Amino acid sequence: MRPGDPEALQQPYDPRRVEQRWFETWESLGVFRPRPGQRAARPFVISIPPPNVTGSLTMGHLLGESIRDVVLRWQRMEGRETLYVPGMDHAGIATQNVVEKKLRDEGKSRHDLGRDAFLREVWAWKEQYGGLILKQLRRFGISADWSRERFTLDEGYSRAVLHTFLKLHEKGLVYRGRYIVNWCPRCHTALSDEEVDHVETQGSLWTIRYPVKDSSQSVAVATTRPETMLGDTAVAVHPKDRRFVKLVGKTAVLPLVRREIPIVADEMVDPKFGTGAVKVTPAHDANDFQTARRHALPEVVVMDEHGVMNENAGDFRGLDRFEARRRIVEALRDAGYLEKVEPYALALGQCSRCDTVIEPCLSQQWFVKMGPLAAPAIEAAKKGQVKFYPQRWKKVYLHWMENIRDWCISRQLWWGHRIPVWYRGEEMVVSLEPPAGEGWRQDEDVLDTWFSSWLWPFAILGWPEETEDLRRYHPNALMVTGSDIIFFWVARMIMAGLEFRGEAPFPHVYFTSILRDAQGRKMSKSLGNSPDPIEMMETYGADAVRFTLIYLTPTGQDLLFDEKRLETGKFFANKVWNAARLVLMRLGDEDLAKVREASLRLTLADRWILSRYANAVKDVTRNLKTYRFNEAANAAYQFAWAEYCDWYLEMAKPRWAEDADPADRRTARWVAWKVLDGILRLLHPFLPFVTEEIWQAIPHDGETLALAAWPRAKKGWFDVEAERQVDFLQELVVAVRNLRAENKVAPGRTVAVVVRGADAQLDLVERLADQLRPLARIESLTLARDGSRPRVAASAVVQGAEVFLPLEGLVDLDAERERLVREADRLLSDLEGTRKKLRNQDFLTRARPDVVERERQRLARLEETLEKLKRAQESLRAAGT
RNA sequence: GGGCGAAUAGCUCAGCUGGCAGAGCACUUGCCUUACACGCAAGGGGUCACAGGUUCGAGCCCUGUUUCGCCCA
Repeated sequence: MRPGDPEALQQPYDPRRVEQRWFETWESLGVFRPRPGQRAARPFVISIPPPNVTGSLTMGHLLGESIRDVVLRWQRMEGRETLYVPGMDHAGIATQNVVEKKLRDEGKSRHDLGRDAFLREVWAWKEQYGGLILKQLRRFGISADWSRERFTLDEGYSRAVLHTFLKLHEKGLVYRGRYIVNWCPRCHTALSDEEVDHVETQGSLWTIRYPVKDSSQSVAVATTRPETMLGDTAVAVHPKDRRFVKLVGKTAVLPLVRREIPIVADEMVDPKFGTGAVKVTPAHDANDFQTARRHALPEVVVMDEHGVMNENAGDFRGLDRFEARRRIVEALRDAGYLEKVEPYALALGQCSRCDTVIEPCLSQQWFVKMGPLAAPAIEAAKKGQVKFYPQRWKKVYLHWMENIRDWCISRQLWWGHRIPVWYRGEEMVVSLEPPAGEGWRQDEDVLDTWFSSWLWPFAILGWPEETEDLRRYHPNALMVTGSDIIFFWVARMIMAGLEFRGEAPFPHVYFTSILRDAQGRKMSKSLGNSPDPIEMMETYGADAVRFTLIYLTPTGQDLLFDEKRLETGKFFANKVWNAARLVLMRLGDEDLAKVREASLRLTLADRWILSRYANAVKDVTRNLKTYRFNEAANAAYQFAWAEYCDWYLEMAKPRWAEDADPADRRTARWVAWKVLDGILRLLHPFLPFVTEEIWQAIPHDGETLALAAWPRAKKGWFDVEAERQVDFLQELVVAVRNLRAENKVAPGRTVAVVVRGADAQLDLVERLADQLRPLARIESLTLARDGSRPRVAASAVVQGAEVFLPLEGLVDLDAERERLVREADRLLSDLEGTRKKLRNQDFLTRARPDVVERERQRLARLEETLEKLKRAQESLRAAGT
């Protein structure tokens, strides 16, 4: 056992002096590397949801990291082998955007540089600025194995990504084709459906009249995107719509461009939308594309990749799509084709990276056929091989999986995994290397970033090689992440795990809260409403930040976060710190290692705190096991502060005095130390730095608290009787304090107290008298064993016992009388409720017997208390003024 | 349009199996009591959104309504 160092803890606690130092120590001790567990259990593995290489830390990251690290540190202390693999993804679009912007500021474009030179630029940028988040996470104290950091564009990882493409292609699950995709005219790339945000927007619905050829009739269609009319190749109506039956088969003439287009009947037309007739623009709308396929209609593309009208747009060529919209509407109006314009609310698709309005557009892309991948992923969730916390996310997951659509995975970017496909004329070869022979040209596009990160849980372990790591650490134990990436990532990871490893990559998924600001807005970089995490750590300490986030975060609910709340964690760290100072100062030179618990004569207070401690251990552990992190933090907080500090330490103080009985002093020292040690262990996952600093300063065994054993609740420490008894004594103390306060007894003044009650109660008071006196500033404590009571006194009833504060000269009698009346009123209304319940025959016969019994006892207690209050009132009345 | 969630103290939120509503912050009063003023003690504060229902008993279960938020189309 290493002795304590009373000089070590200086007041107040200053995290800045402590945190960095311990992180370095942990690293040098190899605490964060997996070490074979003492228990047979499987290694406990978590992989980081890889943050974006361009990103910087947000409070949202910190919440997720705090939770992961709490679980990791807890499991490590439980003796399990733990591994947390950190890393980042290459964030194709975001990163390319950043570097292109930098080039633009220098007056250049990526095309000026060419592909290779541009990529060298990006790598250079990544080396210089990338990975900030991971550095910040080290500052935060995250116990990841930093020697294993992975990046989705690392060589090995890239091999895994390309291998995946090949595998899926072999199985026929990767295919190339011309379909409508989400096109971002600013990023110049296709996006997956998940990368499009639908934003409720106030737009317009334009109704346009298309003349019917060789007739005076016309058919009106409604659209929210009038500029696409230039690409219309049909008008469609519902076959059963009587309004239009006679038009089907006729030809409409497209205004402005005078192209002749057929009027077709199609089941998919919703007769209730707009006029009931719709324009069909196969090259610019996903539904219309399907309609066109059914009717063998031609496809006319009218825009280029910038969202500028192309040669098919006639007079409107060269106009930006929105300018074209204005001009076309104008032209239609001038020519009399515009029937009406109505305000119309629509969910407008926007690029999730740059908020540009998405243009659905016909384009040649690579896709993954998702149906076959989804089927096992649906099974896995249904059979419980993957469980979600909170459970309701399972529904969301299943709904998405069951309605899954094919995944567009090609991106018209340079930064990413280049698609391993080679072309020569009509020939196409899928292969990692260029095929033999001349003239092969590699596909220009790269793969969606998520096509690499869905492999994360096993690609970080060396897959597709059958490495030792892979065998040992896959599947992971738990995935902790935000629900905002449930489809992007979690769902796809599960599919990838099942497809490539034959098992789910983790059995449990825990979704964290989403952090919002005090006004309820999601924290985001663009709003600038996320406090700077590093500044928060500097101001409050990393411990305080993580403790507070966990303490506050409701399971499955969004968290409205206000910086000031961080005080909760800061003050708590300081409280524990000071409790430790007190204990340390009073430990003396006792060698606690030699103390055998059995040799100690535990007092009631000792038995009580050990019992409460055992309960706290049970509570914290149970809440961690069930992922109720806020409850776990709460239980530890409550025990440490409200029980250990507020009561036990106060009751121990007299026993530590110079003139106290040496054996008892030793006992109080041992118990205080033992429980403090346990508190530090319980708190370590939440407050790693301050607990380590304290633990090192008190007598302890071992090199670091991070590797100390998680506490177990000793069976023998549970002591219901001791809890009951101390409960009584606490109420007694509170009653005296209350009488003092109500009667305006000066705080410094000590008082005489008389207690009257059952023998057992008086015995209890007697046993703890020395410790009770300072708690309520009692000068003399009289046990009225003869049943006598002071004539003039303020009084209160505690569990049937009476407490008297003799008033001689102390007190305002009127105030005390008033107080007694208030007290009696409160009791009476309680009493009435209970009586009513007990008069109810149904209650007596149908409620559980123990509930009825409890009510009976309650009634008896209330009556007794009221009785005693009345006597007190009489006695005061008799005393006059 | 479909789905999910929320509504509890002034604020932010707990409340797990139905048995007389809790915490932190804020507020009031008093205290620098030799660990801690980042603290201590005492206190005030509630129509558990609304309306029905089930039950001996509902913050909790059921139905409906309102408001707010999120996801999907």
